[in-house]
Amino acid sequence: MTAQSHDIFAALRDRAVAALRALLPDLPEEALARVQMEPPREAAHGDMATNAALVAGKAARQPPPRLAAALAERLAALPEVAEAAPAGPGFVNLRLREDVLRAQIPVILAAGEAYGDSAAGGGRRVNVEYVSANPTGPMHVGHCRGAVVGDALANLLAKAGWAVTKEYYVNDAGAQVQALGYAAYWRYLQALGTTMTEEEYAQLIPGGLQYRGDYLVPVGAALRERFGDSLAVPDPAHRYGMAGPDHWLAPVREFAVARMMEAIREDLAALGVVQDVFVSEAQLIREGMLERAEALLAAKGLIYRGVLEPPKGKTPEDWEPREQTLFRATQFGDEVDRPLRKSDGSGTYFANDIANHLGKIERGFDALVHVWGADHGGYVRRMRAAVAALSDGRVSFDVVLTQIVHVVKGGQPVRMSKRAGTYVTLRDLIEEVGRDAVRFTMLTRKADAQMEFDLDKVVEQSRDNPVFYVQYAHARCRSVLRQAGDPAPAALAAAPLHHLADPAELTLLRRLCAWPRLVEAAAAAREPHRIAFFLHDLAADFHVLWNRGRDDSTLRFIRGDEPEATRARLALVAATATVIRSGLAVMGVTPVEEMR
RNA sequence: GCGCCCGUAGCUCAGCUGGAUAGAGCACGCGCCUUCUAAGCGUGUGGUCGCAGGUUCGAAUCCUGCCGGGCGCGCCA
Repeated sequence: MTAQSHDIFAALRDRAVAALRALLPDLPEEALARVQMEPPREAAHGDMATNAALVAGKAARQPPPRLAAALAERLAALPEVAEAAPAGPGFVNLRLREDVLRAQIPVILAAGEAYGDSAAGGGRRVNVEYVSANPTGPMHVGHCRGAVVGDALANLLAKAGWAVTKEYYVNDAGAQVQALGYAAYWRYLQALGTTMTEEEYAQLIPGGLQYRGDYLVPVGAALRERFGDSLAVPDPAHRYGMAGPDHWLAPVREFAVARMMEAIREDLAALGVVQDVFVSEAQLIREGMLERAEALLAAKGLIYRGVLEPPKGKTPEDWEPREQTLFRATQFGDEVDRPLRKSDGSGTYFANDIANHLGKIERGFDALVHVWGADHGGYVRRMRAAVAALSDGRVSFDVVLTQIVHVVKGGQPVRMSKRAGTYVTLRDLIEEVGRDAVRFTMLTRKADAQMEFDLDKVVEQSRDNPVFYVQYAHARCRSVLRQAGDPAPAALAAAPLHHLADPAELTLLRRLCAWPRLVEAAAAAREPHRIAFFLHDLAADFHVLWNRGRDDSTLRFIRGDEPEATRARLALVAATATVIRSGLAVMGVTPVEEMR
């Protein structure tokens, strides 16, 4: 059985398309491609509805209602279908034979967490780049959302049949990293026992002292251990003073970057994020990738020397027209052409990132996906233009933008001040509420919506807390199965499933059947948050069923007097637990066996 | 000034790339919870989908113009 056939919606869609072809042999393919089979909003409409007659009616110039009636007649004859009826402006509503739904339970149990895996990606290669925080300090909550969204999105694409590479682009070449070098050097001087004050030191260096957080103190100590006092000069006034930067800046910078990346990797690992590839901006430059990218664009006639117009309405005070090396981004949908070289001849950030993307393209990816903070939204078009230019439009380029997260505790916003070094680190957050709560909660909003992260709420054990609600459903499933002696999935798959006939049981079952379809839709839209909402709905269906057993003991999962019905229900419970685990795996959240 | 994102119930948000009578949680109203699986359950009220046009069988969804909020706007990354 192929992964595709796990999706009964896709299967019935194919049936509808076939029926449509039989009715209207001349129908163009693009009309057929628009045929959908989806769960209806109203349960009363049945199990599935298709718009086939609506989209075909237009192409064939026939009234959709009449076409719907003819289509319904054909679909009603299918073995899977109990009832098919035209409805509304031209829908066909289908009610499936309940056995078709029940037959998914053995499929789910056999597939395990792989249920919902799809072939939609066709094994194409996608590069998902996320986090990519500057290696200038520890991860804080601002990075966290991108990390979780990117990781879940990568998992989702993998589940949808893509060959995924998880990537981190290390910005280790720019001015920020230079500033890190100066800041680390300050901690080094301190480790040597200098009596210079921080302000005195700040006066000595270009741009002032930027990274004052004490996370660099251990780096200073490590530098001393590694280099002794060889990178400083004896100074009668302060015991040790600053040597000429040529002497020490490069090694200190590299040392500090390495330490920061080590810390970042540890923080990411604590969040359950492990990336496959770390691309160094500095190394790309050393390898001449920038020149190669530039030459490639030049060969296509996409680079020229020119002067840009000042931005309308907001001319910078120090604006003066300058001739620059420009990339013809406007040929690929951007508003203006973009500069590639700074006046000192080095590449702009954009140019370096073009080199980064050329690297990806050369590594053979079919699709490039990024997760960026919303403040980088203005950068999307030019990068898409560059990728289109470099790959001649062969490689797709998508960006998921994430909005800011406001951390709240006790109803009060938790302030972050990077300059003072007193921000909430990712590590703090994980220690406070746990990795699973962090990951789940970060996916309970659309990525581009602002989000409030309430430290009290995410650990609350109540229905209001989706993390708890979903975990509780899984724990309840496991509790039932343990009580029943943990029967093997294969044994449950053979259960007499016709005992599953209660409306609440069938509602839950329908939800389970919708999982493969949801995976494909969420992956296509690059929206991992849909998994969280699906699991919440699934958990609700399960809790409803559980609660009904309280009012009506004949609906309890385990009934001593009805061993056959019990086996059927255990199969349903096991399938539910399986789908929850399948979804949590995409989110990177560990399912719990019991609530404590 | 220009570009991008957003505007859905009192609040926080979904809405499956154009489908049928727009959903969920909280809050609020009512009922239930001494014994079963209650870190509660059920049920109800609540909407001019920012405004105004347009596209079509059909619009919260697409287009145009306003209003309001966020982000960005030549050598920061």
